[in-house]
Amino acid sequence: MWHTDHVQNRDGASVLARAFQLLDVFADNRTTVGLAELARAACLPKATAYRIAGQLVNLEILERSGNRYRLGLRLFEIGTRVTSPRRLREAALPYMEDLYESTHETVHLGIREGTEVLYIERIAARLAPRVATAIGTRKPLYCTGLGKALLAYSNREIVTMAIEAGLRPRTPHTLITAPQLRLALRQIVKTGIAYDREEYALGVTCVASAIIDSRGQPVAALSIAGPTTRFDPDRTAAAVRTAALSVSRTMGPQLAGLGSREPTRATSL
Amino acid sequence: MWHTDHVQNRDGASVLARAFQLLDVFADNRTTVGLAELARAACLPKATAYRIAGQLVNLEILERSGNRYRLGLRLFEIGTRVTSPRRLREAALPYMEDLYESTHETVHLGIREGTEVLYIERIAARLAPRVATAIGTRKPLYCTGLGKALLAYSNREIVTMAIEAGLRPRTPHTLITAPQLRLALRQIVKTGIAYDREEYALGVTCVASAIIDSRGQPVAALSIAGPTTRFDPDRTAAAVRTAALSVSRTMGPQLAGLGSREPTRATSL
DNA sequence: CGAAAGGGTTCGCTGAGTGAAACGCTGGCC
DNA sequence: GGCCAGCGTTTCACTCAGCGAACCCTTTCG
Repeated sequence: MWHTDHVQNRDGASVLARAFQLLDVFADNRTTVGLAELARAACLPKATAYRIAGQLVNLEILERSGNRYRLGLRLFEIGTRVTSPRRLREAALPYMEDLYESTHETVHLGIREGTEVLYIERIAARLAPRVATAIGTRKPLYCTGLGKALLAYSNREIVTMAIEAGLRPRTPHTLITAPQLRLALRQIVKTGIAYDREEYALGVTCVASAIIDSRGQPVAALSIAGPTTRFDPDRTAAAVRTAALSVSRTMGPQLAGLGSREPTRATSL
Repeated sequence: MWHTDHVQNRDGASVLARAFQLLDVFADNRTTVGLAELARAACLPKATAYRIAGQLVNLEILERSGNRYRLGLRLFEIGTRVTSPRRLREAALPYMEDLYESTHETVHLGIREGTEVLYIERIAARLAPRVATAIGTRKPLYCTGLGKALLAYSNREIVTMAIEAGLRPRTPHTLITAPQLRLALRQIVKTGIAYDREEYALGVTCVASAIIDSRGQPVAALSIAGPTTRFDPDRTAAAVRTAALSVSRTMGPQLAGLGSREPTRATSL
């Protein structure tokens, strides 16, 4: 008989984990993926990827046309059910529309997740598509308007985490030292307004303001972004601040603690 | 020894299927669920539900605060990646905003899935919240404006399916016989406009128009809905039709076949 | 033609997953 | 107080769902 170090499931990953590895392959803008690529990107044997993908298709989580897979509508349905973004969206949208109406620049709504902003909603200016960030994507906290607005009201540990995650210079204007960032955050708390003057990307400027719950915790943030050439953040700062305050008041007590606290980890398993 | 018909996994459901059974528990407006309820609703043994839910929490698919579970942000992220709704949304939103601006009534965007409409996007009128349908939910094709607009351009088999799914009377105005419905659909094709005059719910009226791809397939539909008391569908019919046509043209060839064809079922497994 | 890469299938092995049962805790009820 | 019902959690012996190396068939490309 052969010498068998034939181990099943060499990494300790469960079926479930693998399934979501597959779904994550679609993260980077890939809309349809073939089996081989799927397996490669998810680091799974072809046979395994095939089997799991097949199951996901049966569950209508993936769809399949020809030999290509794409994310299924059922995922969209489940995704829309996630409570916190939905509620926020509902409460903030009217104000976002007002902001858009009065500026015709791109309006964003985001929440903190770990050391990143997760973009929940946006109204994109038709004239500056480059400025807009896709919903459901993330960006670092330290170099975005939304991020800094959220960070300014977060407690010490979170700020430390964000700094430790690394302050990579994205442009010559990015704040890349902890003191710089901390100073900026203090300023934001004073005025209620966060600026991003080409710190994330050259040519893009942004004003943001945090949405705060009744206990002073930052639940989300609103921002307006536009091309530096034509967009004057100081002019709209007050409007953004007002909108954020309005949302805070609208949602009122219903959202106490709805913010992005770190999820309670389950027992090790 | 005991007589053992001790069968493992008594229904033939895989871990994956079970996991999504759990996620489906959150379908009916429940935002947070305890373990016992979760197990009961998903028809799983408590221990199994516990184990799987625990894994999902580790994967950040579920979140847990105290002893209650809720859908995790990662699901939201994945859900936003689903291509077809996203592209549609992107293309249709500007026109939806125009419609809202000129009517101040609720605007909906939906696609067909099976014999139902899946609501993809909406702009809700602030004055008539009752009229608005939540994004990510479904309604039957036969008794909604969006549904009939989609059905009118669908092929024979789909219409038959929709009829066979049952024409339940939801109000006294619901079309409940196949000939009635077929007649209405022919009318819709002629005019490009679908009406729902309190067929789904008393007091709610709606005009809709289909978004058609270059091959004549219905990809989605737009509608405006309002309270019968103040909303005159005839006045806005032309605007809805125009908006739908504009979206069709905007998306142009990029969406050929992006519509909600039935997903290809995988081999039986 | 052969080589490479794609999708799909086979099959014997085994540990990941199973669920009945027991456990400790809390809160309501008599 | 004592009791019970319901909750979340843990245990454990059993076993089949899941595994993946190897293989097959096409298509593509030089």
